[in-house]
Amino acid sequence: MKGRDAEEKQTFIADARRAQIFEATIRTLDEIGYIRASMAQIAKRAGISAALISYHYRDKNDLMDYALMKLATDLSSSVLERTAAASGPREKLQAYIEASIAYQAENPARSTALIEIVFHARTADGMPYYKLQDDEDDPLENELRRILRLGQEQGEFGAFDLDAMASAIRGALDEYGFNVKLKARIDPIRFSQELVDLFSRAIGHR
Amino acid sequence: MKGRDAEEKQTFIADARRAQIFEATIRTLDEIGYIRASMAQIAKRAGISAALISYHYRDKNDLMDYALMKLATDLSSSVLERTAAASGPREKLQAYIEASIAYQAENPARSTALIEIVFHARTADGMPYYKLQDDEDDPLENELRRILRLGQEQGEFGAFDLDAMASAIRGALDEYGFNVKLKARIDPIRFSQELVDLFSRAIGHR
DNA sequence: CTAAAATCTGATTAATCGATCAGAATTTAG
DNA sequence: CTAAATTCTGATCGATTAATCAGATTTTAG
Repeated sequence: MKGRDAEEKQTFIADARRAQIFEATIRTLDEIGYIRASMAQIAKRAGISAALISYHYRDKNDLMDYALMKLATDLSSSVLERTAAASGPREKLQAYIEASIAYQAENPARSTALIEIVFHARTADGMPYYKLQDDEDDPLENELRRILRLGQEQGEFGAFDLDAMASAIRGALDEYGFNVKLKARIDPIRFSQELVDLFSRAIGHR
Repeated sequence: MKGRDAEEKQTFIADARRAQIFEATIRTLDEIGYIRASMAQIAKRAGISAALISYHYRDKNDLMDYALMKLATDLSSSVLERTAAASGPREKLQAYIEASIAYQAENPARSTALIEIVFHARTADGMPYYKLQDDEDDPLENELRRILRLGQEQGEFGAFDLDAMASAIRGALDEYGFNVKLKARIDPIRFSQELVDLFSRAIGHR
């Protein structure tokens, strides 16, 4: 009960219930947003009583933290798998861009839920997650910087500022998650192709 | 009273009070975020009673809509002024990037407040502002597209997809507002210089 | 100066929130 | 089969919210 630590053994029922509550949380965040995502709304979508959520999660923060961690981990795994399968720096960067956009296109509800949590949830002392800089171990950010650094060291990429290039790429990728009009104008495959071409020129050394 | 339409004449007191409430709203959003920004919190920072806000604004939505419009208008004016002062497409793009980053650096509280409203406020039927595509007349978006189109028509820029390039630039600029770690690593002047160089290569036709 | 209009406050209302609790229902263990 | 442990619900609690209202105060107009 109230499980949250990874090492705690869970029963089958508790595991299934927690997963069901997680899915209902994603759906609720996608449909009505963080502010209106009350325990009652999540419980309604899960088909259970609101009190049961409090039984399986310590409190609402615990639930949202778990959801954020799971969403971020799944996204990272999907992208990192595909970059690992590519060989050179340029191919890895292409895989990184394509996988990031593809994940957003294939999991719109999860992408929206992730945005909702990141921009709404705050630490106990009021610091918003989107302003948090403790993500020194954000795997996605680290992998992008690693690829860019590798490409420069191998002489495959030209000269550019790593911080600026990394944030420009991240910003462009995230933009596809926010901008509905953009999604309507360009399908994900073409958009990722355009980004690959665009940043290929920005990186230099054809 | 309850004024919101532009054509309504306001008394000096009402105008000053509305401005004072607007400033308190910005400060509240910056300090504690949208979710905790209750009427009582805003009133406390303005040094007035909470009921007085309801007297000068129809409801909380009216207040937030007004704040969003004013913040967006001020930002647009600042950027558009500096792009208008530049001559060619390449110079206009540079001015656009520099002005966007400079505004964020010079008005951190306003930038944060703008983000808070855009990612929290929703229309009556629940559509979040950040997903809204009715900004067909977003002056900043339009100006950027106009510059890029002009540069291509004049042969000053190379071949690229306008939608992808515009959103990549917008994403990179917005990233500086979100990413605290980025702000700590690069000062705004150097970051805008790097972005100018970076996108200059992406656009082509040195 | 005086009456009307505008401005402002404290109190109050109804709704919604997260969380807790006692106890019912179900599952597990021996 | 039986007792213990787990799972689950409905009721309820105190806190917080946006909004309203009567009436006090201040400003404006003549």
